[in-house]
Amino acid sequence: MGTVSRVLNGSPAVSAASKEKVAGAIRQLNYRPLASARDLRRDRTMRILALAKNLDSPIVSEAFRGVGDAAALSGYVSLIAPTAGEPEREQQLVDMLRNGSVDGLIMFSPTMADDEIEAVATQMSVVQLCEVADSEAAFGVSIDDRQASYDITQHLIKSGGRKLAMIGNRAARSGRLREEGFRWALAEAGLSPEHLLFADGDFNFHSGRSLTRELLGSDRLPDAVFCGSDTVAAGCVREITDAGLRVPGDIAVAGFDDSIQAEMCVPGLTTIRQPAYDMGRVAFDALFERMTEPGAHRRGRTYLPHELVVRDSTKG
Amino acid sequence: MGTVSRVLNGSPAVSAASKEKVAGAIRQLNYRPLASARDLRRDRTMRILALAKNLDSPIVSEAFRGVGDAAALSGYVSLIAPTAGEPEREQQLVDMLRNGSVDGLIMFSPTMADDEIEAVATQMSVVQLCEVADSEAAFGVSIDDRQASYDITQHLIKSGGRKLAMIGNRAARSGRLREEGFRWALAEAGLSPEHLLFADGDFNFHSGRSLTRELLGSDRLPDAVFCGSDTVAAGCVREITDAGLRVPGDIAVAGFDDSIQAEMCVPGLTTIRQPAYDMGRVAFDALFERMTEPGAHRRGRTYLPHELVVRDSTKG
DNA sequence: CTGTTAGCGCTTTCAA
DNA sequence: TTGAAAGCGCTAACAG
Repeated sequence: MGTVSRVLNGSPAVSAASKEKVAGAIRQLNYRPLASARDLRRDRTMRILALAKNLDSPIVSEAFRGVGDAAALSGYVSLIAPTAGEPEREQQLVDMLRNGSVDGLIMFSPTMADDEIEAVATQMSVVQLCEVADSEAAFGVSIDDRQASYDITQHLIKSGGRKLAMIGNRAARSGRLREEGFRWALAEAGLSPEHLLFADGDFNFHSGRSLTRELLGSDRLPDAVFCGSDTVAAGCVREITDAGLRVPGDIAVAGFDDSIQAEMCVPGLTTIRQPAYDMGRVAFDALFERMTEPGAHRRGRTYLPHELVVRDSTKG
Repeated sequence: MGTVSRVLNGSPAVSAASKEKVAGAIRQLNYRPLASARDLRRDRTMRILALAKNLDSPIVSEAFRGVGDAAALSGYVSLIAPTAGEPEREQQLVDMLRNGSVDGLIMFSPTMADDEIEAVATQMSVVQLCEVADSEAAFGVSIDDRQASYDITQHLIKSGGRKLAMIGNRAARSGRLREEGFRWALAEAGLSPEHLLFADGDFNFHSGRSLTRELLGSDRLPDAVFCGSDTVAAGCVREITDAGLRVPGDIAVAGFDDSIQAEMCVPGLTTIRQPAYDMGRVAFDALFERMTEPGAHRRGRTYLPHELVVRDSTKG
């Protein structure tokens, strides 16, 4: 029934009387147009999907809040799915883009190899968020992780750090860039890293503690530690404190993300603020452009500005 | 093309030769069957949706991990969407169930009134998780919040608490039950509450701090505080410590959830462990039953066992 | 302004 | 075992 459809979609070519009658019937029957039929006909869903390994990181939830708000402004629904770091599940979710279950995809922490991401991104609407493949063929939004790590490492050095350690995460793209920034700042200051420790699996409070335990057990004690996340830094601070040493008196500690944990930690953590919410919005806007302008395949990256937040954990 | 469809769906009524040929073509063309067409024809999507206000709570992400794992075992994809506490967005997402975008719905922290939930849940596949409406008409999975709060309050009393305060959250269904449990334990011990404070808006670290500041400013200082979440309890501990008082020496503090923050806090927080992951699994299993067995409309609740976890924050 | 109709891409029944 | 064809519920083009 054409008229019903017209009423549903707010077409102006309907008389007030018909509109009234149809609207009444719709209410009466509690009728909802079937999404699959409409999607099939229109060849779009007005839905997008955002993928991440886990949801328990403050950066993820904040970034996805930005995605969701921007999506809502453009009339899209944004759905979220965790991959649990399992390639099969990630594949299944990426297939939702391929088979038209959603119109666009935002990838936060992919397990896929860079060239697979590239392959999907060149054909369909994909935007990478925070964790961006090295290749410039696909498009991504992030901070300049290398520069940010350089900045905070330089701050540690300026605050008197001479024997620097880093607890990082080579499994993540951003983690590798952060290591580069760390090395860069050290090289520039004529220093060499005292320790470089990397989480094997999880990159969380517990691994922060156990890696710091290693650090403290070594014969070359650092005077400053740069951790790749606030959560890990919180574990690091806790382990140092429990060992009877003081932060920052004996060892200064810096984190990354400026999540609530940077504030909760005692002492408060010096860290890098990522504008996660805005990154999410920008990511959606880029995706929107890609979805709506047929030829638009943006490449490369957009960097959003980060900010060094100095708290007591490095006030030597 | 019937044969193609038969190959895609693994029908046995296909010759090996055809199967080979079709599979080859599918690979060659990188063909994926369009979801909307299949969903329309089959009248189901093999997708479910899980709603929550925010994603930044550890309980939410853990519970949804359970939902996702159980869903994957049954061949379902589980999607997640935050409502931001906005009724319109919640409506739009619930409409995804009504219009067949998904086959089932798990509601974590609804904004909707109980009777609206009831109305949807009696007609369609809905399961409530953690936050369950008072009405028994719909089905939900949770711990026994009232009993759990009774247990931890009783522990505070046994540990020497006489002047008890609570920082709660009347905006949430579980929050109201926790208040009941608190009052119940006090009444049984012949005590009356010293303070009952409630977060207006957010129920987080900052509100924990500011409500505790009120508490400390009053002329009747409590000797024990029960907080409705670990995050709030962490804020409470921090405020007490910053004021120069000791936890638990001067004031004992208890949290709720047994999230990572209970461990990160100094001193470690006594709290109630919710089996969030299992609750998620059980919720999906109930939803699955509802989706697959036509007449199955379960009512009432399933309670999963909670556990009192005692740490230093109450060791008087 | 409104009713009729074709057709989106898939699954499934029916014949062959 | 396979091809042909109907039809899921919707939208959009068309004719009236």
